[in-house]
Amino acid sequence: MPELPEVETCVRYLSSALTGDTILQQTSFRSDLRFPIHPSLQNSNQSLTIQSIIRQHKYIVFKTNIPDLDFSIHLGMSGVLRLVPSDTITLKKHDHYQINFQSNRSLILNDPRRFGSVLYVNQLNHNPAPCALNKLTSQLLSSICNQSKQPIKTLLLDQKKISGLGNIYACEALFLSKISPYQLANTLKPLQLRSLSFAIKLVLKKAIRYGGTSIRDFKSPDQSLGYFQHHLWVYNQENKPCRRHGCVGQITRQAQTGRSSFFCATCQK
DNA sequence: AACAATACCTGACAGC
DNA sequence: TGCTGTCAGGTATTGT
Repeated sequence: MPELPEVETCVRYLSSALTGDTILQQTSFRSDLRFPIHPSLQNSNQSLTIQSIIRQHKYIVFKTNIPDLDFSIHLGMSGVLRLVPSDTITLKKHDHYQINFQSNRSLILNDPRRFGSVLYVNQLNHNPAPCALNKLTSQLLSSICNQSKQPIKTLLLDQKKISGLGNIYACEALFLSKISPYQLANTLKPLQLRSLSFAIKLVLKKAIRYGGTSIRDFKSPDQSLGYFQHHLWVYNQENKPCRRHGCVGQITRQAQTGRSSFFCATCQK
């Protein structure tokens, strides 16, 4: 489910809803998510005041009045958060973690595939990769690409090189910049690099504006759906005509390093 | 050191 | 209806 725009959508909602609120209790219903939830984090009554909620790469980071206890949530592939009044909670299948707030609201993490995580911030590995939304410049992209013989699509998905893109937005950005997912990164020309750098930021900003992409199950913590799935050019558009003005091609889907690449072979060269 | 393959999990869906 | 196989938006780990 969640790539950068979906995480950003969650963070913006949670930040405005929960900044200044105080955590009364954190409870895990099962601790075997992607990584074990630290024993002192789960089932803790430590009172923590939320000072801010920010996005670090694809992690939702809760900054508190006790920085050593700052923690993060990663949504993995199928994680969904919901913020609900504490007195009306009905727990659902795959609810794994609950945070109760003084304001009588609870934040609940539901994650069927359990690829998500709840970790202290100091358990996170430092990732120096530039954020695709905020830190990626054409020059940076150029130097990252010059060092890699991977296909550009594969490189875009590598969070250690550039953080934030997943399969949807990598496909969309390559379409916008008319670049084939198979072109080797170190063969991109300066014009292509500028175009791609621009396209990445454009598609992410637009997706955030539409509240993310809800293809299967993405929801904001207020349960609302994103709308960007209606604006996708190639992702999930297999066999549809290419919508680029003047192009008569068709969107194809091909497996590339284990992931589906959607693109128009006619205009993405 | 860079890269590809694998593994972690459940659910939805297509085809039989 | 129920079985089987395939696929899913992420990423750490393992092997080459």
